[in-house]
Amino acid sequence: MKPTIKDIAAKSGFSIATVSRVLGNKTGSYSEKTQIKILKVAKELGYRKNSVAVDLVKKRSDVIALIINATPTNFSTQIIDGIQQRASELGQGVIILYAGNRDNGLQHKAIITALERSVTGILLAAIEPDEQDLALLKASRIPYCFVSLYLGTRDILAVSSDNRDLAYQATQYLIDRGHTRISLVGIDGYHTGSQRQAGYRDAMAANQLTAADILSGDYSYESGVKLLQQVHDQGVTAVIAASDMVAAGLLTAAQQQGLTIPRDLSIMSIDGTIICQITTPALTSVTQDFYRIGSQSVNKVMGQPAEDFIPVVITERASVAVQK
Amino acid sequence: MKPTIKDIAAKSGFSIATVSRVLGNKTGSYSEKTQIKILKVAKELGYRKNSVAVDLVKKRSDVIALIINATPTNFSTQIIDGIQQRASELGQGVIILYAGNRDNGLQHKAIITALERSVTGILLAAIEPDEQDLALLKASRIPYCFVSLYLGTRDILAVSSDNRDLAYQATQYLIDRGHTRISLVGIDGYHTGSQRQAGYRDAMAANQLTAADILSGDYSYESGVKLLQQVHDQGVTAVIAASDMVAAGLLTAAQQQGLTIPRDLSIMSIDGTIICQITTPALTSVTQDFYRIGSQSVNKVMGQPAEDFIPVVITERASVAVQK
DNA sequence: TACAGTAAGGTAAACGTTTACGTAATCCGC
DNA sequence: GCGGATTACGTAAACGTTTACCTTACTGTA
Repeated sequence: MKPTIKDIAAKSGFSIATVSRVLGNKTGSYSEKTQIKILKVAKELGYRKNSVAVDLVKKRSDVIALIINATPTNFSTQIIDGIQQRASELGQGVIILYAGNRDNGLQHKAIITALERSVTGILLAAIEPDEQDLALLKASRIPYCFVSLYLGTRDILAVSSDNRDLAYQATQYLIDRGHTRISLVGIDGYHTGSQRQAGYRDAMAANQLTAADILSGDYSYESGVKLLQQVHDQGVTAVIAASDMVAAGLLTAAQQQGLTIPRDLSIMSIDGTIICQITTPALTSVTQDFYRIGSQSVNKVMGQPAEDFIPVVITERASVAVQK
Repeated sequence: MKPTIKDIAAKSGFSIATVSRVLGNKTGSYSEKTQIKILKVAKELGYRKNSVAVDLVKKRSDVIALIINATPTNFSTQIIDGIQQRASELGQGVIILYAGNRDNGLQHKAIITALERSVTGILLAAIEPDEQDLALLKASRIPYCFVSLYLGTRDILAVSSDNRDLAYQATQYLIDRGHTRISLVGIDGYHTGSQRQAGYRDAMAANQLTAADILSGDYSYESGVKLLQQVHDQGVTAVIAASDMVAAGLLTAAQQQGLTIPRDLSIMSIDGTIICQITTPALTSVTQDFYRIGSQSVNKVMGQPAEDFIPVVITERASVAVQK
């Protein structure tokens, strides 16, 4: 049987209250001798506190739940790093709940799990909530914040890049380099997706250019591979990929078709993870600051001042050519 | 205030015992009318069970803790998928605890967190435990299993590829294609690393070839980039990379030096994740079955029959040339 | 001497469940 | 119409902590 404070109390001759106090460092209500003795007994017994009991009586967990989906995207580690770092500065642990791959059932289950565990806050990374999810979250009294997803209203806590601006910048970057036929590829119609679509369309319109049809996909490598043909058919000279993975898919598919990047097609990627360095040529990207997105979202959920939108930056590599 | 079963009991006119029974589906000890009424009241009140209290009285969690480190490697999603899937089949939830990047402090903290939460089992993915970690784990009464890491003894539960065999196969594959000067790059001296070193050396010896010096690193992209020069200096014709990331680093560094892969240098990678498809040329790899490693480790920790070593497979892509 | 104040520690309630045990009512067979 | 099962519930203890509230003994001060 795992030893409890009761065992320590019995063996040390003090009451459980005193034991609890020294173990919890509630200084000022016990003598040094007592402290030493109790600590010694605790160590002898191999005592380890039962957090479950603590949480029950304290009615909270000092734990932030991070719900994350499994889209084989690769920025999650950076987000997690940021969250972990900031959380631990604020004395919070982090547990990660996995919501499968755009699986509404698992998503819902993950939220319920978090709710049932009376965590301090819930972070939802790259999760598109459905009505039910939102209702659940709202009904609970615990704070939640979307990470890397902006639902279009300030009423719901969120930290992300400004996706409209991000796509606008990407588009403008290509236009500035002489491209006029540009398409946007591998994107969906949910919040992030439609915000980026808007940015792309606005930038095209602002330059008196006509936007191409959006080629929709799911941000994955496979999407990129599959959509290359359609990109080719559109006859564009440059493409904005919805993610590094899409960009990588486009790139390999293009090379298999005998195209030379960027001579035959310029590719601008969105994300700027390490994937961009791995490909040949390296991918020019609009780079998001995922670490900061993560750390700021912890601030948000803990009620501290935090930024809503984290600036992006364009990282020039080798996948965009100047169009004459 | 969050409603409790006490509130439901009061409002429905039954005792908390009965409420608990219908909510817990302990069939056979209440009438259908009772069930309907209680369920209705519960819904009205927006009742949600407090798992913390449940865990306390039941003295267990129905949760498996997965401790994972943040090495920016990319196979973790596959492992997590396998774990999640199998765990949910066995009625277990999964919480992921993040152990930083080879950070012994965080690692230790993560283990303690798991221990304090009376989880059903602990899975340690790609974690090299130190003495303290091991002592902690052993002292607890809860089962643990290393994932994708074999500590060299059957006394400690583990599921992984057979790393010696894996490296042997990789080496033999290159030898079979005419390479005689081969080196092993980006690897460390811990368990996985030294097992692979042994496999490499054994294969070389078995073919009367002399092994090159091992070029050590930490499985990262940066390691690969940094070590390319030394590979070049060794004058080998083929190289085995410790991971896909190392392979990718070697590849881009080589291309920057003006080398053509695989004409000037053959690269054999270890892991076989999607990274191998993204690079140009695509990387030939010995591919691990991470999903299966994950799911089998759940079996292990749940006391079910499970495999110790999951077979690997060689996936031919385009980064290895035949040496005449 | 008396009294307030303080240091050190004990008592017991509370957190929200589950479940062993008890009990009253109903049912069944004969 | 009696005894034993069974059904449908209630009572209360237990899980391992924290903490509000007491108690006791001592210290210092007037």
